[in-house]
Amino acid sequence: MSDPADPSAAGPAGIPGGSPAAGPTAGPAVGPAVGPAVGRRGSRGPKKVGAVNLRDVAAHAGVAPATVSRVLGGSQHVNPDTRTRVLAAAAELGYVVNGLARAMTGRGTRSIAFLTSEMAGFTFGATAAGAESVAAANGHLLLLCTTHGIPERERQVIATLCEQRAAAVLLVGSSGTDRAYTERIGGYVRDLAAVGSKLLFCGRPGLPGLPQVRSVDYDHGGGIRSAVSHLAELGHRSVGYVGAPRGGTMADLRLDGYLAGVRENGLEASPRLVAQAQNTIEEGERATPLLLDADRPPTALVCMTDNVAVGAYRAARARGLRIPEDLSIVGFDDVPVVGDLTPGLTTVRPPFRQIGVDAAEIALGLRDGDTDVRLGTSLIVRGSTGRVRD
Amino acid sequence: MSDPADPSAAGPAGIPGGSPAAGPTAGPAVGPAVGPAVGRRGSRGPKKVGAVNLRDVAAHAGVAPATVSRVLGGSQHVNPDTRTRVLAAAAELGYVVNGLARAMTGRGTRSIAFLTSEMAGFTFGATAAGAESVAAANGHLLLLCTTHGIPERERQVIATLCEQRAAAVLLVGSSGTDRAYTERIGGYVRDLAAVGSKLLFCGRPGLPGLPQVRSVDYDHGGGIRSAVSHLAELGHRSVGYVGAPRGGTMADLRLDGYLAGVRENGLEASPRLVAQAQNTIEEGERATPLLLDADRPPTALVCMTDNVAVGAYRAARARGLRIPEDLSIVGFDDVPVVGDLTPGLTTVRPPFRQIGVDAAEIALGLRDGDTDVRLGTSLIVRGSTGRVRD
DNA sequence: CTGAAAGCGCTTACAG
DNA sequence: CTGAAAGCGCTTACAG
Repeated sequence: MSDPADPSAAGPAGIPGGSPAAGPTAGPAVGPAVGPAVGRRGSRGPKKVGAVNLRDVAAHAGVAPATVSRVLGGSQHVNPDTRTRVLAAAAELGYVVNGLARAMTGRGTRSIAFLTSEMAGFTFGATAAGAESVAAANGHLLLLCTTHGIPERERQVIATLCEQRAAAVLLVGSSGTDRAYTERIGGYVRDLAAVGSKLLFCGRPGLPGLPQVRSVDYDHGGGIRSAVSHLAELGHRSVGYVGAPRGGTMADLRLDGYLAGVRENGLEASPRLVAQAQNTIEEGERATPLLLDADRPPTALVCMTDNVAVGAYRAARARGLRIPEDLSIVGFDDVPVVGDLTPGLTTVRPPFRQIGVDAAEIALGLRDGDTDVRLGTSLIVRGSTGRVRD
Repeated sequence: MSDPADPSAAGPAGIPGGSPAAGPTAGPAVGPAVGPAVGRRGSRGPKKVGAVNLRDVAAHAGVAPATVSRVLGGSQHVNPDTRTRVLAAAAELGYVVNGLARAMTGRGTRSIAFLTSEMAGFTFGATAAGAESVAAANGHLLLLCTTHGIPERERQVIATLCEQRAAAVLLVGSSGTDRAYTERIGGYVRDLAAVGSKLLFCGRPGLPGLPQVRSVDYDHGGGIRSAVSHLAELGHRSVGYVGAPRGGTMADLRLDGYLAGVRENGLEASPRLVAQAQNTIEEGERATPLLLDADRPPTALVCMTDNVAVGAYRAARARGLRIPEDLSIVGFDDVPVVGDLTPGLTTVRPPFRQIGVDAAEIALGLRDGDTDVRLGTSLIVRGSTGRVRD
C-alpha cells in the first residue's frame, strides 16, 4: 500500500481534482482519466510501460507528433479543428508533457538555484520566499541547496547544478573575502558559464576580483551607521560594538559601518569598544560582558545581528542593568519576536524579501542594465534605546 | 559585462576551483579547462555551439560514445587504460554530463519537492533543512514550492512538478479537512502516480479518504496534552485555550488535544474557555482578551502556537497582568527568541528537522515499512508557567 | 496548416 | 571489454 502507483488506489473515476492537468495549454479532462495506457485493449502490443507520451496522443488524435507538439507548445498557426482534436486526445489520455525531454531541446524552463550556507533562520526564509515568488510567476522552479560552509560540499552542489542545467544560481549570504575564496568562486563562474548558466551574489556584495558577477545586496554599512547616529542623537558618546571579527563580507561591512558612524558623529573611538562575537545568541551573551565589565563601559551597544543583541540582553540582565536606562541596545535584521522582548529591540530592518525578488529577476534576465543593486534599510525604533543617563 | 559567459573573464588558467568537476566519477582536471570547444582549431566545422557533449569526449579519447558512457556511469568492466584515457579526455574538455538527458533514460536522479503554503517561519525552515540534508546526501536536489494557500496555484505547481518528473512531493504543513480538499489531493496523487511520482504528507496527519498516502507527523495532540497536564500539576483548574477554529488539521488536532487534556486532568470544561485566533501574534492579541475579560477568567492559557502566545503576552501586559503570577501561558513550536521573552515562554517543541528527514527518507524509498510515522514532542518549561495563585 | 526526418545528449541491450 | 544501433520524448527546420 505504500506504492501510490497502485491502480487499485485510483478511486472512482471522474473525481474533479483528478483531471489530467497536463501542460499549460492542455484543456480540461473529458473522459475518465487513466494512467499509463497499459493493456488498453491490447492496442499496440506489450510495448508501453512508462507514462503516455506525445506519440500516443498523436495516434489517438490521428495526427503527426509534430502537430501535437505544435498545439501543446502553444505554436502559432494550427487549424482550430486539429487543435481541438489534439487537446481532447491529450486530456483523454491524461497526457503530461515530459519537461526533461522538452528541456533538452532548449524549450524547457530551467530551474533557478538558491545556494546558502544554512537554510535556517528568518533572513534565509524571507529572501528565498522573494526569489520563489518570481521564479514561480515565470514558470520556473526554485532549487534549494545548502553548503554548511564546507567547500567540498559547495563544489559538489555546483557540479550537480551544472549537470541539471540550472538557469542560474544565487549565492546567498555572507562569505569569505580571501583570495582562495575568490578563486574558488571564479571556478564556479566558469563551470556554470560552460553550461549556459550564471552566478549571482545575493545579500552580499560583489567580489573585487570577480567584477562580472552581479550582486544584489542591501546597505549593511548604512544600516549600522543609522543605528549609531540614532544613539548619538540620544546623547550617547560612548557606543560599543559586538560582532564578528573581519574575514567575512557581512562582518566587514557592518564593522566598517560602526567605525564610520562613530567617526561621523564624533563619538569616542577605541578598540576597547569593540567585542568579537559570532552570529549566535550565546556568542553575544559571552562577548558583551567584555564591554560591560570594562572600566568606563559604553552606554550603548550596536550589535552585528539581532541574535547577538539578544545575547546582549541576557548579559545586561545578568548584571542587573536596565535597558535602556542603563544600557541602550540596537540589533540588525529585525527577526520575528524581538519586538516583543522587554523592552522591544530597536533594530535595523533589511529588505530581505526584495533582495530575493531582485536577484531572481536579474537571474531570469527580466531586468536590463548590468549594475549591482544595493537596497536601503530602515531603522525600527523600539524600547531598547533611550536617552543617555545624565 | 553582465554576461558570465564572456571568455575574457576566464582569468588565468589552472586556478584550482575551476576544475571541470564533471560527473561524480570524473577525475580532476589535467590541462587548462575550457568551456565550449567553439572554434577549437576548426576541428570539425562550425557545428558545435552548446556545451561539450559525450560524443566530443569519445572522439577526443578515440573510443565510442558507449564506452564513455560506461566509464562515466561508473559501469563495471572497463579496461583500466581505456578508463584513464576517457577520464583524461573528459577533464581536458571540461565535460559535464547533461543530467537532463541522463534523466530521460531513467538513470538520472530526480529532484524531490517540498510544497508548502508559505515558506516563511521557523517551522518551515527547520523541516526543509531536514529534508534537504537527506536529499543532498543521496544526490538529489530539493525543489521548493509555495501555494499561498490558493488551490489554483497548488494545481499549477503540481502540474509543473509532474512535467519536471519530481521523484516525490512532500505536502508540508496544515491543510483543510473537507471533502473537496480530499478529492483535490486525490487528483494530485493520481497525476503524480501517472508519471511515477508520489505524494507524502509532512508535518500533518494522513487523510482518511486517502489511506495510500503516507504521513510523517508529530504528535500535536500529545504535545498540547502535556502542556495541560503541566498546568494541572501546578494547581491550575481553569485553563483556557486560544487557537484556530476547527477546519484545519493542525487546528483540529491541537484543539482536540486541549479538550482531552482538560478531561484527563479533571479540569473545568467549558466552551467559554476557548477563544478563536488564527496563527499570528495579532490574532492572539485580539482573542486573548475574550478570555481574560470574562467573569471568572482562567488562570492559565494554552495557545495553539507561539505566535498566538506572544499575542497573549501582549494582551496580559496591556491589562497589567503578571506572567506567571497572574496568568500562566504555554505556547507550541518553540520558535527562536521566545525563550528570551520576559519571562521565557514555556512551550511544546516538535522535532521539525526530524520530520523533514524522515519524510525525505521515505520519499526516496530509503526506509521500509508502509506505516505512518508520528514523532513525539517535548515540553520546554520556562518562566511563563507557575503555580496557581492561592 | 501539417508530415516526415533529423537532432538534442545520453544509456542500454545486442553483438562481437 | 567495446562498437554500432536503437531508443528515451520532445522540437524544429524542411518540404509540401
